[in-house]
Amino acid sequence: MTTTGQSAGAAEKRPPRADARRNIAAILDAATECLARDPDATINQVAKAAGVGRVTLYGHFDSRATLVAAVAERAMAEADSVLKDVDLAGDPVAALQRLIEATWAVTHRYGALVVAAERALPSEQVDQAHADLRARAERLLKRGQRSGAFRKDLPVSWLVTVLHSVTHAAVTAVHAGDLDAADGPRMISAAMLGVTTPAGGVVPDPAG
Amino acid sequence: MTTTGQSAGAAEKRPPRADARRNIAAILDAATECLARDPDATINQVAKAAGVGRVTLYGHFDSRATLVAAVAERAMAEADSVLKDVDLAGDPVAALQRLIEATWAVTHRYGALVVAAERALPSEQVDQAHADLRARAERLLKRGQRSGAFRKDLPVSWLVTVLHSVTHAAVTAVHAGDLDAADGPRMISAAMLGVTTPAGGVVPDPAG
DNA sequence: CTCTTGTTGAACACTGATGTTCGAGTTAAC
DNA sequence: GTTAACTCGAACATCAGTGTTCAACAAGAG
Repeated sequence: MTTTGQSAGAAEKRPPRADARRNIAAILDAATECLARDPDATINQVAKAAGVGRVTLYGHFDSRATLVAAVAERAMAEADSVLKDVDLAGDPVAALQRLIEATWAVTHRYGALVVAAERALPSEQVDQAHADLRARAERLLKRGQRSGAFRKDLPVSWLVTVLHSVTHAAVTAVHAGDLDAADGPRMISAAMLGVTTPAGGVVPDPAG
Repeated sequence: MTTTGQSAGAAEKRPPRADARRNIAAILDAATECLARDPDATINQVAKAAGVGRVTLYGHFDSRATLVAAVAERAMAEADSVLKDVDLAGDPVAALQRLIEATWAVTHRYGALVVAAERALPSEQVDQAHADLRARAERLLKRGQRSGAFRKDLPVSWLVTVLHSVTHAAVTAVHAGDLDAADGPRMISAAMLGVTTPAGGVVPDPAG
């Protein structure tokens, strides 16, 4: 606590050193990748993947939960920034396809990170984030139901669940080598356009 | 090793005592339920749920893996016995609905048990069982594609994946209280009939 | 160059789960 | 009723992951 010529008073924080910032970024990146692949990834694995010692990691993040929270927050921020630009107006079918396309990239990158968050974080935060993501799809699907574009005999919550579930299945399939990543959006779209078509209605062509 | 009047020679096995058999059954039942709910369930939790001490459990099952294997084997046997009776002939749409109905009961009971098996057992066994289950649906879907009842522009493997994924989602939703168990088959059928309908075709009514 | 901030591996304590051992007490079988 | 099979709790060893401490060392900021 030697006052080095700075104005005395409360805790004066100098900006972190350059290598520190570099390491923090590397840790966040590594943690994102590790946790997206395996939600049970070890702190050791993350540190090794980031190219730093375990102690260094703990120097920047108090605990596993802190790290997961930071990663999750960053992921949510990017997801929001990607999804907020999606145009959900106009023809509901086309809008759904746009939403799927945008969601695909995000889900494909962050994979099982949600699971890690669910285990390490208090449910309040996770629930909130989860609800936000669902709300977007819910609004669109509800609008489509009102306009008659989507089937009304299934609850919106179930349609959202199916969308979420099918997307996740596609990511898993890609990861298992059973599906080409480029085909993801088309597969999901084709499935979801079928699911949302009213009984007695004609299924639209996803190739459109 | 006092030979009690039995023919000497190799290991003579008397049948297990009545209470032992009772406990083994209780352990298998408890393990099934616990693992179906949480694939990470502890041996302690299983023992407690079965109403026996941990030591007793280890007396009957050498290790966690052994227990999981036994539970999985029993589950597979029941699943097979239920599914082998399903009539997959006739109209593919009706057959798919029958298959979904039958699958529902099994999946609903065994839930996340697959995950536990995947973690504890050598992948060969799990893959084999998994393949058997998928093959049934695959045959039906392929036949439907040939007859024109199901869409041909999506690979059968993807249709099976979606069926599996949607079924699992429904089980999860029921468990979370978001869906009534009795509605499961209708929700899955409605979704899958939409998914399998060829583009340009008319979606059949699941209520039918 | 100098001083402060960061990094590092090794060693440690702690936790929770698995699996084992022991001895005393029960219970089914015959 | 005698005996062998079974149960049970407590205690123990083991293992893997988390989080901390320490002391030597490296590197950025001024």
